[in-house]
Amino acid sequence: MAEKKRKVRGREAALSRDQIVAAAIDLLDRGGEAGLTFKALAERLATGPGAIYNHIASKTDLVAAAADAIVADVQRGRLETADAEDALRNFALGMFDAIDAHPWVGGALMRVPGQPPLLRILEAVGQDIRALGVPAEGEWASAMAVFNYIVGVGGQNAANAQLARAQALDRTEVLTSLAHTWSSLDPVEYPFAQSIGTQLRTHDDRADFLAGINFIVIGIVASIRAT
Amino acid sequence: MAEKKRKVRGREAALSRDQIVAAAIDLLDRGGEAGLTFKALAERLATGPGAIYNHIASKTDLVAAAADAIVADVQRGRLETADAEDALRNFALGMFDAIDAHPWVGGALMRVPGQPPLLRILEAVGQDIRALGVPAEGEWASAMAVFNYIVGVGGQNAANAQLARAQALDRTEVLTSLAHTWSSLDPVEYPFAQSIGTQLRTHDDRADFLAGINFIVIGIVASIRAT
DNA sequence: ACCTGAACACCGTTCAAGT
DNA sequence: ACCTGAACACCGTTCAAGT
Repeated sequence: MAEKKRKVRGREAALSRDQIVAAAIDLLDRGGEAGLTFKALAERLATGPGAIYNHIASKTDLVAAAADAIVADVQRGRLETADAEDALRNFALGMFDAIDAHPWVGGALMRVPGQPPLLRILEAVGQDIRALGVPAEGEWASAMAVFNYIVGVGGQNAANAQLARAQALDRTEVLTSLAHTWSSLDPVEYPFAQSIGTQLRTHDDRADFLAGINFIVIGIVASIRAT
Repeated sequence: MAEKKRKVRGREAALSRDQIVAAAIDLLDRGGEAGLTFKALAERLATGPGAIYNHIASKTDLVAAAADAIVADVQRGRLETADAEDALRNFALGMFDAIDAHPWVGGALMRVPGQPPLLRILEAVGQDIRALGVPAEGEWASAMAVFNYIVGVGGQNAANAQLARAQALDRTEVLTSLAHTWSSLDPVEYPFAQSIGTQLRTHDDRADFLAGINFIVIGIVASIRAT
């Protein structure tokens, strides 16, 4: 009954913004940033490229909406807990896992400054920072530190995933190849990278991410005590 | 005498990779990521687009080389000091200032995982982490935390600069407009962002960046003591 | 009001032809 | 060995014509 009005045209239902965003997410998940083209999108939606512009303003707008849908999911899954540190860690790991599952989100966040998806992240982080007891004058700097770290790691992960895809290799192969290159570096010019090459192959991205969050949280908590 | 062999053709000197990279940096500085096209580059170098491919493999290769030149400059300017914390802060600020002066570098670093420019950053950070006295098993996580933070902030700054350029606005105008949007948010759904809107307009990016570095350094130093 | 799809103005890259 | 520049295979976006 509710959908009676819809099936008037050749297509199953009228084109909607949500439908376009969903198709865009699917294309991005399958083919990365290069996988989303208006040609592929129009084909998938059984329409012409021009029709899409009746619902979105530009490709940038579309990618922002796609990234926003992913981030909104993480936001909805936030932990209701008495421990602010746990809540912050939980949200940060939620973002990490979401970007791990949808690597293009990491790159997308880098191209939409101040827009809804980033606003959601800052909001979640900011609420936890407040719950942590950070005084008003330290809120901004504390929230930005965590925010920048989350987005920064996301961007790196996106870059790694894109590189692996472009070379048609998996993560292990890319890391093994990179570790070999690093280990072959001149130990005088690159003492750290040369010696750390083997750790590159065996490290756990998620654990490293959490370790960084913890460093920042420790720093923030210590700064509260110092005031 | 040394250049006798060169001026045999119509152009002043033969095309070289360094010359191409220098021209690319200039175009990127003037017009951002969109300013670097093979058409503009060929015009600037008084040649055809095809000639450039005799010296570089692709546009990705060229942007990586351009970013590497900027990062190499920061690396060369590293502080020789007894205080490892100062050295780390100094290098991090050097990267911040370089990306502030050449915003496209922030975006470029996000597209060249494991490549020379990022390797230089990790190496500089890693050396300072070692000098800080971090035990071997904590080196990787500590260095990655600082590295990810530096690159993450760089990416955000690049995005902000690109947005301002695209809208033909300056930083203050963009921030004022964004602050207004944030302040108009629903205080129930976005209590943090809504209340922090005014700080967005008056904040100091460089000071915030340094505050974040300090949080991480405090966390790392505390973790050394805990072992 | 929305869809259609050809056309437009680009883009990075290739390559046969030159020197 | 390197340069030249037309040609190629794309791309996002526009718009007159339809319904």
